[in-house]
Amino acid sequence: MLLDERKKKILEAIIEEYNRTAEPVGSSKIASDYNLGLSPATIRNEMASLEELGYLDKPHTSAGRIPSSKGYRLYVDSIMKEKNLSVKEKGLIDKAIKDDVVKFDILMKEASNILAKLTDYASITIEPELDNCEVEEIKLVKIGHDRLMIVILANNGIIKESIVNCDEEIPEQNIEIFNNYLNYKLQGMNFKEIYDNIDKYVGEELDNINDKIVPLFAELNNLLINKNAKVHMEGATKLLDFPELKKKDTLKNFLNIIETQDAIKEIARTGYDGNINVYIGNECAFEDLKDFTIITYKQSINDKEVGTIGLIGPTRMDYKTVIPMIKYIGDTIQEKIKQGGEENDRKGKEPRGD
Amino acid sequence: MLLDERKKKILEAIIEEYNRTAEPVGSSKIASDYNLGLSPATIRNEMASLEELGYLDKPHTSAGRIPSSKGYRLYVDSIMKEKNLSVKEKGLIDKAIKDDVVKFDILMKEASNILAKLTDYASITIEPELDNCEVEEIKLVKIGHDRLMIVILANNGIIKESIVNCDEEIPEQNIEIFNNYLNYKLQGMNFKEIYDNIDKYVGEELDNINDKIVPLFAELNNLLINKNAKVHMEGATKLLDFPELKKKDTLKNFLNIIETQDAIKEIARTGYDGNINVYIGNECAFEDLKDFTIITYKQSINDKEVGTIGLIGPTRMDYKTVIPMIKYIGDTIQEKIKQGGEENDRKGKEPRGD
DNA sequence: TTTAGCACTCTCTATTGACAAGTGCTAGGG
DNA sequence: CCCTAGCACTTGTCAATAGAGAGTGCTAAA
Repeated sequence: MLLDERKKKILEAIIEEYNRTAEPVGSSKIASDYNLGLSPATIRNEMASLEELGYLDKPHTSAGRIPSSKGYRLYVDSIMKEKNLSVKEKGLIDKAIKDDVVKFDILMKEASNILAKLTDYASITIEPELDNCEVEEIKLVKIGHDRLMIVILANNGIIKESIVNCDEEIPEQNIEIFNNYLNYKLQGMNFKEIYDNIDKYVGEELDNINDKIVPLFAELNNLLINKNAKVHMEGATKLLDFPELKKKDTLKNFLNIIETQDAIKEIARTGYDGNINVYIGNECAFEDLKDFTIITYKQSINDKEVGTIGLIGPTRMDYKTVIPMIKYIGDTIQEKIKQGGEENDRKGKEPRGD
Repeated sequence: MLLDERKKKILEAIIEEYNRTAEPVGSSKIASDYNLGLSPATIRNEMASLEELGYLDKPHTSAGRIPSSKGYRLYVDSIMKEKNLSVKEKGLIDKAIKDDVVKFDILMKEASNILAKLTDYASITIEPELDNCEVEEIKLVKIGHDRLMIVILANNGIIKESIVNCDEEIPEQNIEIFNNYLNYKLQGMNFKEIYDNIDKYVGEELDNINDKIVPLFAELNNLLINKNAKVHMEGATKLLDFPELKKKDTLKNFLNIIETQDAIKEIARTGYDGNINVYIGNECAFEDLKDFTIITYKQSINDKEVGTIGLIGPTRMDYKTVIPMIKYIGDTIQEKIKQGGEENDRKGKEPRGD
């Protein structure tokens, strides 16, 4: 059901008041402070109606109303007007995110850092899923006498690497053979495709060369699904200042979110490319997240996801300010990447090493 | 000043009672439950004395006493008797820590995991300082067309690696030259020594080969001091169940400890090799740690530190149980490493690759 | 349709008094 | 001389109570 203009105005006023005070909002406060030209009684009626429609919650009979997840959703989608970033903020962001295109993880850390600094919330960065990537290059490097490092370069520029124990010395020439073989078989192939059919692609033929190489495949697989995708969080302590974190349950949920990271990874995964994604309170299935909002912005190069930046905070978030800020920071990152790409192109990109 | 036997007994009783209840302990409780053959009045006198000596604190006049850091220190050092681990506990630990010698970080994660499971506290693992290590091998690997991966193998088996952007294509033969040059110059050398004199060792001569290689040195340096030494924590949420974490300040301190990791790293650094190190409350200078105890146990291979395992919890910790447990887990790790080393030796260790 | 008015509900904040816990001190006993 | 019973004193906690304040929902009138 669509809300009429007046209901929207009232909802907006309630949300802004609640965001300011973190206290349930009463009708008279709205009537006196937000000049809608309505008496408290009228506003009361409208509030009762908004509550029935699910946009507001009421802690108990004689408290004011607080916005529900659904209320915030409507607010974010079609009521609020995004604030413009100030010149100062833009300046700070531009200064914080430097032109280091290849060390993409550093770019992400810088973004995370400035995001945490400019907001009252905790910033997050999440490494990407690699499902849609293709293998650009694989390198096997002998480390010491019995270890191998596998390095995979994906076509989005992400590099994953890991070390395996081979139990016994592997001759350099064998490594060379494996290396060539793996590249021959896997170059240009989709990560997920390889992962799902690892045996088909590399299992059989190599066995007879050296069966000590088996652990290599296991590790290769771990790399392919990016099993250890990292989540980085900054500014978590700031969230403790919010009164909603006073309740022990909420707090425990929060620590749980930090510690397991599962929820954050899952949310980052489901976000749409090139869009700001906002997950408000109980909109997502994770019980731990019911009092929090997560905002994510996937970063891509040539349609390939390279990572996600975001924010986590209480549902009572300053969406108006924060959403354009994430957008600006994300776009700045993309900008830098693009610049870097062009520069490299100008220098004449070689198709591949070796 | 040395405490007489009776004072020690009373201190011990107070600590055990306080550890059980987290409430200030009164004289009559001690008199009735711990049969020391003394009346409450006598115990009161002794408690007053212990307080004056700094072993006990008093929240207010009519509360009981709680042990101070100094009290716990005495208790840990010379009063308590460590419990023997149960057969079941030993079994669980042995089962949890598997024989994967080379992937040392996995060994550490397993240790951390079982430590968190068997105690009520949060377990930590910390990557080592590399100051005392020597370079065993350096590898430069070309990734894509304009990136280089530096891999350093230290003589304790730790591998550090990082990726640098070289701005432009570097010919394979140049990489080969750098590689040989770096190994020639740095093999067998102390990490810290190199770090302190990086220019002397590698700066000058290479410049004329290719000045695009400069970022390489910066990154090499970062690797050498292990600037990004990782701290891993497990079971942090469990600490929220302790009543002492109810106070918001304590909680904020805790989150701060988790988030910055500085205190943990510093504490891990100062610990003695091959010993259990216990840092109780305000014994260490970090304000955030004043209500917590950190126990660490450095892990070494051939006198070279390879990482630290530990626990963090409230000062009111079950030291009697937890200290022998960390000891056992650490020793198990060392055992596995040693076994692995012998195995490798049996197979005939080659001095070095290439 | 809006709004003034009012009774009603619920929470929050003192305030009070009772009480329990524990201390420190004193004086008497082994 | 050390130990302890006894007691006055301090302090925190808990429960009950009352009152204020905030806000609602309903009704009736403009």
